[in-house]
Amino acid sequence: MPELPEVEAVRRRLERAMRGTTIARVLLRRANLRRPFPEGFASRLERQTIRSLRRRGKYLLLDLSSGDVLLIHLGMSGSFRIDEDGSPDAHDHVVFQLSNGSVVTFNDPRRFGLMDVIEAGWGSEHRALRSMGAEPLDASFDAVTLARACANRRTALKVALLDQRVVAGLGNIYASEALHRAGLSPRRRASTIATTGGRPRPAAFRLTSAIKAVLRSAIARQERPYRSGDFRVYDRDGEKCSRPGCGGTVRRIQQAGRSTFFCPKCQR
DNA sequence: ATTGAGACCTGTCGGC
DNA sequence: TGCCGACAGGTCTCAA
Repeated sequence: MPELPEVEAVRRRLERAMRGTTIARVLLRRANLRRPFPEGFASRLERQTIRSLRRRGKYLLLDLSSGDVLLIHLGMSGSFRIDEDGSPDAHDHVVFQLSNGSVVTFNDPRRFGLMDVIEAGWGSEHRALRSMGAEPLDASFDAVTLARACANRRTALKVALLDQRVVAGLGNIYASEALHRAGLSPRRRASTIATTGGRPRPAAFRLTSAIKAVLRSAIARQERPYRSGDFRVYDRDGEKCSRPGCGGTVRRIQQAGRSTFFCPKCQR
């Protein structure tokens, strides 16, 4: 599923089902996802109460009464299902039985997901979080932050946006969408939006606003799986650009091995 | 230190 | 119908 908006939707749904409840039992139906589950994974979680559920970039963080944090990444195909009974489906890998009778099941066909336990006190030292960039919906994420993160990067702007050290939570869809809204070419060098004479370039201001707008509107769309009609350029190769008066045609190109969608006419 | 290529997995879809 | 390649919302690691 998951870029920032989808992970946020999952967080909200899990929060309703899990906050304040106790994990009675954890069933691992295999030994690994992307990596092996850590030693004693299930037993560290059992009997812990879930105090709060947070999100950082594309990661979910469940704060437990022990002080440990359960760290979860959905990878490419991870999802959660909440039900009362719990007959297993294909690719159900982790089952959380809660004290209130609910069963929360993690399903992930491609197994690019990740679960780990961060021991109490080690908060943001986990290597997945250590070098993560700014949280784009925080007030502190602004043109200065983005310009600084892009400084001296010779890589394409779109590729830079996918780098979680530059901004946390953008993925292949919303990187393309944000660039279209900002009217910026995905092929520009990232450093071309960086600071000049102590001030971020205008492009950095536009891109910062576009990132926030794209993510906010996707979150507002809420908890429903997205459809291609939700996007202005993503998966619209050959279609007419939706920008009023543009008249260009959306193109698909490859960057760093991944598809980028953009309008060559209005994105410079 | 950056950067690109390939690897990790399974499922789906379109073409022949 | 079946087979085959291309592609999919994400990281990681390795080599240049």
